[in-house]
Amino acid sequence: METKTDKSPRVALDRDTWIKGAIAILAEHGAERLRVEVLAKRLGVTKGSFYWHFKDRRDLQDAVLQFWKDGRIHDIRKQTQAEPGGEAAALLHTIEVYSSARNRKGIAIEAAVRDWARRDAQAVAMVEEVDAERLACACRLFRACKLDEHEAQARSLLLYAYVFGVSLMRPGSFAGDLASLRSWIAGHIAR
Amino acid sequence: METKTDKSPRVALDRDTWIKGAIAILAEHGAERLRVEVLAKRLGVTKGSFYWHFKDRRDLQDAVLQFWKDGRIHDIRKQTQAEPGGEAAALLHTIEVYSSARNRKGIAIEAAVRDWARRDAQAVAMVEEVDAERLACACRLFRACKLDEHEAQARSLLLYAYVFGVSLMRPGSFAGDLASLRSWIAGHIAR
DNA sequence: CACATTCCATACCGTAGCGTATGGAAAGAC
DNA sequence: GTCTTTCCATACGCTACGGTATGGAATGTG
Repeated sequence: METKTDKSPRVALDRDTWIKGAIAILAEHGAERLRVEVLAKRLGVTKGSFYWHFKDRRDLQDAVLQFWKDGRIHDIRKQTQAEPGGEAAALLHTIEVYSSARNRKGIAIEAAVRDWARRDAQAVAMVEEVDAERLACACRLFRACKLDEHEAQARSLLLYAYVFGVSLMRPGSFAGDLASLRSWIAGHIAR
Repeated sequence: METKTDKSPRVALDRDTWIKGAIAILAEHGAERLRVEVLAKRLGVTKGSFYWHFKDRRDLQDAVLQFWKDGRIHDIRKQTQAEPGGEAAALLHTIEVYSSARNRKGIAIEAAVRDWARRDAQAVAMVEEVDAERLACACRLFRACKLDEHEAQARSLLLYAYVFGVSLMRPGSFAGDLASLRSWIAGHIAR
């Protein structure tokens, strides 16, 4: 046929649609609540469709983890690429992007996957790959800023631990100006 | 019947025993898997017993959260008390204790509660109280080290965000000497 | 046209888990 | 002793969910 720009009924779902729906549930309710029938209802079909595209629930879970990992590795490489001389700015940019409140859904997915990794071997493997890539990217930037290997590694670890940690906290009414605190911290990490 | 050495028979469970068993499940499998019947089986009884001590599952969950909050607040106050002049050492001590690998179960519970707080209002309330108390305790130490209010707040936030974040990461084969990295970071935060 | 393939609905089975109703044993109260 | 309270077991109904089996409609293919 020609191009399938038709929006009429009978829009056959593909594997990616299922995966993206699964990630939405993951962000909202966590890995434990990622259920086949719930997801099917969300997509407006029944699980009869699901078991056409996936072998079982585990098959979907693995696909979700793979999809997440690929996206995160692609993203960190894009966020940390810098012109020569712009590495310091790239570091601040990275901190800002990953701890920003406007990245709420990404943070929710991140938290869900990491919690998932506490009980699932496959999730552990994906998280480790992502962490390794992120640390390597940050380390590369720090080294470009003339830091020695050890300090570059330490600052990279501090950077990512802080970013993930702050996304889990509820600073609530701790400080009047949370933004200025974060700004101070970003400067203190990136220097 | 004759020998009345009451040893094993009829060891009535109390509310605290249920709560502690629940926290063990929380640490191992997360809040979503904290189920009445599973917990009962773990304690060697049936759920008939559970519903004598608790109104329903929510009642247990609230009790668990309250128990956790009280313990964390008590603990942070104890860990951060310092002799005059020993505040800097107390800060390093706090970082070491809370990010230590020998605190594995405590970290697991912490992670489970924070993940829980992403979908449960009551858990959010408890986490916020604990965070506020911890930040206040750290801030007090930093101020005793002659830092101004703003920097004390910023360093406190950095300290706790880092500690929680690092407990979620899988540094894997990132660095040869992870311990020395952590030592560098602790010094950089506490300074 | 007949036919095959794709994609999904329906029906069904089995298990896990929440909450309730009720009985019963053990220990205390009298 | 009898009665009462405490604590737990058993049985039941209900919902949610994973996975399978099977039919059926839409679409493509000859």
